[in-house]
Amino acid sequence: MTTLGFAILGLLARESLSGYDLTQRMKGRVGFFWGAGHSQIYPELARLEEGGFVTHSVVEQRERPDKKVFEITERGLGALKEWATEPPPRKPPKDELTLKAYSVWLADGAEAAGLFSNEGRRHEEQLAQYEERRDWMERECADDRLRLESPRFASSAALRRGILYERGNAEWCRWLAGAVEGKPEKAGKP
Amino acid sequence: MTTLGFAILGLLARESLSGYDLTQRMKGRVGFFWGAGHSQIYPELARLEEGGFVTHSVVEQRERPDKKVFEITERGLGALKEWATEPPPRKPPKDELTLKAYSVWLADGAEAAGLFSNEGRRHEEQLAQYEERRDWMERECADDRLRLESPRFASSAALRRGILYERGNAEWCRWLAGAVEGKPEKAGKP
DNA sequence: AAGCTATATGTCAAGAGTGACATAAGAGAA
DNA sequence: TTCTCTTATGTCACTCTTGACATATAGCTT
Repeated sequence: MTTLGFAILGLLARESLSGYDLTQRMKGRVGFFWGAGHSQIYPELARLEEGGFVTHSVVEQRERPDKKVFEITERGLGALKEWATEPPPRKPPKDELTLKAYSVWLADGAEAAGLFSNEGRRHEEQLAQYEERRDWMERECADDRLRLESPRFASSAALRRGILYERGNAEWCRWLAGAVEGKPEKAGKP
Repeated sequence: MTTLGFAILGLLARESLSGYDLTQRMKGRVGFFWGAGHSQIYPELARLEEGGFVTHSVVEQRERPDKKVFEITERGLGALKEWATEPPPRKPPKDELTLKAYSVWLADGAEAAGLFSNEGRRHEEQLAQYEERRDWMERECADDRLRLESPRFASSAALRRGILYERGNAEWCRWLAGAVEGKPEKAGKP
C-alpha cells in the first residue's frame, strides 16, 4: 500500500466518491498536505480494489456520463486505522522556495524582493482561506469538530496544521523580502 | 536543468566539493529543505558538466581513494542567479503526518497520542539543533551573516525558515497529542 | 587474516509522480 | 452546426526518486 492509497482511503472513509470527485478533493481541501492528479488516482483505485480495500458500483446518470462510485470496505477501514498511528518514514521536506533563498546572496535585491513579496502574498491569501474555513467550521459544526471520533475533528486538526504552515511561510517571506530590499545587483562589466 | 541541479549549484557556489561531500551536505545542512542520495547526485553532476555548469578536477589522495572535485563555472553561476528569483512552480507540500492526522478520528487515542507525542519530540530536537546553529552563527559570523551578498546571509535566512517550520510542527504535534489523549478506542465485537 | 568503518564513485531496476494524449456524454453559446 | 465547457474515465511516455548492488582504498580492530 502506498501513501497515495491511504490518502484516498482517508477521503473514502468520510464518504463514497468517484475518481473524478477524488481528484477534485485532492486539488481542494486535502491539497495542502497531499496532491495527486487523476492519472495517478484511477490506477491507484484499481489497485485498491484488487487488494479488497474498496469496492465500486456504477451509477447511471441522465445529464452526465455514468460514474463509478467507490466505497471503502471493512478491510480498507482497518488498514487505514492501523496506518494512521504508525510513525511515518522521515523524508526531507522539499521546499524549492527555501532552496532559492539559499542562493539569494547571488541575486539582484529588487528581483529577490519581488519574488519573496509575491510568494508572501500568495501564502497570506492561502492563510486567509484556511482561516475562513476554520471560522466556518467553528460556526457550522461547533460541537462535532471537538468530538475526537468525528471526521470533523480530524479535518480541523489538519486545517490547524495548514494555518500554522502558511503563517510561518508568510511571515518568513515578508521578513526576507524586507531584508533584501535595496540590495544592489552585483555590477557586471559595462 | 532540474531543481536538484540548482541545489547542487547552490552548494558549489559556496565551495568546490566532491560528489561524496555533496552527499554529506544534502544529509546535513541542506537536508531540511532538499534531499538526495548519492545515486542521484553522481548522474546529476555528469549532466551539469555536460551542460557546462560545472567542471571537475581529480585530486589524488594518499590515505584515501582519489576524488573528483567539482567547481561551478561562470555559466553555472549565471544560471543559478537567474533561477534564484524565478517564481517556483506551486506544488502541494506532501506531509504524511498531516495526512495521518486527517484519519486520526478512526484511531485509538493512546496510540495516536504516542505517535504525535513522539513526532513532537523529534521536531523539538530538530528545532533545538537549528537554534544552536543559529546561535553559533550569531557568535561566529556576526557581521557577515547580515551582509546580503554574503552566502552566510542566505544560509541564515534558510535556517530561519527551518526554525519556523520545526516550531510550527512541534507546537502542532504537542497540541494534537494532548487533544487525543484519553480518547477511547472504538470497541470491537468481543 | 578477516572483518569493520569511512571515504569515494558509480550503475540499475523498480516505484512514484507529471503532463500530454485519448475518448465520450450532455449543456450551452456562437 | 460547430465549438467549448464540465463531467467522467482511462493510458502512455517521460522524469524523478529510492534502495539495492557493485567496486575500491586504507586505517583500525579482533
